[in-house]
Amino acid sequence: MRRTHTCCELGANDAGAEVVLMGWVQRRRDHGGVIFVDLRDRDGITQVVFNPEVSSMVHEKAHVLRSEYVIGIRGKVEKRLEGMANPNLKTGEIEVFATELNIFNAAETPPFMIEDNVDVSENVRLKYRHIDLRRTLLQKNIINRHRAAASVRQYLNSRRFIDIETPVLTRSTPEGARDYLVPSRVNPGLFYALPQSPQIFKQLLMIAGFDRYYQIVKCFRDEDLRADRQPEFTQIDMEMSFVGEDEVMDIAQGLMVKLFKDVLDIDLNVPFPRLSYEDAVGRFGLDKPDIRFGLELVDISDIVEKAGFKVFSDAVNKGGKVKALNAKGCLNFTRKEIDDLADFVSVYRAKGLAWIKVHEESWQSPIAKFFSDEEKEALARKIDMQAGDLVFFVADQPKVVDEALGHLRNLLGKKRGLIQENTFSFVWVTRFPLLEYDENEKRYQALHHPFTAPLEEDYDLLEKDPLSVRSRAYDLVLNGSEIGGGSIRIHQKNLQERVFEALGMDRKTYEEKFGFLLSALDSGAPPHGGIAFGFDRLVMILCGQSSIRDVIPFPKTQKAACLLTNAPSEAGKAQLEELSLRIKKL
RNA sequence: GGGGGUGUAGCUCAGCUCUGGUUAGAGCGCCGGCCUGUCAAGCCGGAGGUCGCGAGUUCAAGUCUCGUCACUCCCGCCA
Repeated sequence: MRRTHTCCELGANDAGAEVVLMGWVQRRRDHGGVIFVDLRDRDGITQVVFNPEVSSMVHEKAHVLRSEYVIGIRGKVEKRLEGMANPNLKTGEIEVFATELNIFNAAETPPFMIEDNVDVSENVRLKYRHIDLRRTLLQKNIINRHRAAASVRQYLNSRRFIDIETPVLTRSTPEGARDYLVPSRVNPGLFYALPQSPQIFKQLLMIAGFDRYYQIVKCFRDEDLRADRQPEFTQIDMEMSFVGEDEVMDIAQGLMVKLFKDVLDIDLNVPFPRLSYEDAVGRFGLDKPDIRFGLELVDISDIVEKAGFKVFSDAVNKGGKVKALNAKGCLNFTRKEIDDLADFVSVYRAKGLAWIKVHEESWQSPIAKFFSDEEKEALARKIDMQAGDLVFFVADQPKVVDEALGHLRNLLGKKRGLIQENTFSFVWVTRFPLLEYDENEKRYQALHHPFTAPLEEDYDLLEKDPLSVRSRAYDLVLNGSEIGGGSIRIHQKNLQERVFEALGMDRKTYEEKFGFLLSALDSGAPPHGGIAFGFDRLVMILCGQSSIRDVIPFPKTQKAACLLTNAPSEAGKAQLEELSLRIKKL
């Protein structure tokens, strides 16, 4: 028996043909006399008919068929009679009358039905992932993932990029996320780290003269999981020599255009708009703004600085600020709804959410009484307050204000239906701060990574005022989700040393950790830069999914476990012995 | 590390709070029977439960209390 067609190919034109189909029994409808089987494979479903008048032997045999049995059938394609076609099936015009049945394998009753609209709890799905993956939706997602990867490779290949592999067993670097460590058997007590990204290697490849590199590559970060974060994830990683921001962004935009055309047949408009980090945070509160809708934040610090409302004026005087968000037309929000929103912003450490309801003649608000008529007028003008509006305020340290209102903005956008579905709204965010201050560790940290080049005009600030140094980093944001980020790198040793020092590393430390990179920079390093995309997130968006797990064949749970294989698991005594490891009993 | 949600039949859930009380229900699936035009087939019958786990309170716990585990969403974290 040799397969002649897949389960979605046959149509009315094939009537009369003898075919062989193979696949899984999606469903069986046994009428005693005639038995219908929906035969499923990767591509679709075809109805197979077992009719005793065609072959009583085969019909008899078909009685044992159950869901998920794997079978092959030989049979004759027949056009269905008038009124019996199934418009829901691609192959609904025809059916195949079986003359031969081969049962390759029986199957246990599946733990859940192989259907898209059945929602099954995550742990059951993950435990039986091989069955979950049979559902059309996941099959589509995984196939789209493949198409996306193919599209990326095609695009980059055509633009002189070279696919080069980099090591998975590498060395731990001090900055960044927690590393996954791998013990070295032949070097007792020493460890490799799995790469958080191929960052340094791709820079070394530029120094080696490969000019343009890319890789679709697994990266590993041992941090807590989210709906859009897995401990191992895939990046589209690329790097180019002799370029500045514009060249990298052009290539990245071209890649998105190609990707969306190939996978979704959507034409994107380029170039994508650009926002400086300062504007993004100023207007939208977040460095990954969702620009599909307005509802921008307004800084009113200058108006309320001297107002009688202590919460506002104190915040400004202590180095914080006050910002407003005008929820146009939300006057009808109930007290309960507003309280819920206050709870919502408290998650982002906002201590309160002040509000004003703008009626025709007056304001309804717990805080209105604290403002003079002049201040009220100034507020109304700056925030564009009109009857029917509901204005929210947060006063706090700048970071808290922006994050709280930024997330509130996204929530209101969703809640008010301001977000048009099926639109893809890209925006570049540029000129990130080079460094930020880590309150916990009491030191400066690279916002992007320590190899990111500062803006040339800000070099002098590296020593004078490190926090105000801006970088040549850029993120690509899609619908409020960061899908990629990169930068122009430092290609000169002495600038790299200055940045290490700004980060609080002494010469000894950076010589030890990054000596090889510094020496490489001194060996003839071209100017270079690149970008990396979160491939899983991109595919998630391309597939219209809300969890990254639905586009990853074998994802891990929030505790980073694989429920299918039960990884991670204990290591045997002998294994530990070989690795010179002893497990500390807790 | 912290906060929220969920956990009852193979699956999805009701029952659980205010108010603990007979034999824990439903739909789908499964098994058996009938059935030659269904495509979520139909009709009849049946099986199926450690109420996540462990303590406690009580005459009595799916239900109340405490702990614990798992899944999930979020905060922290994620160069």
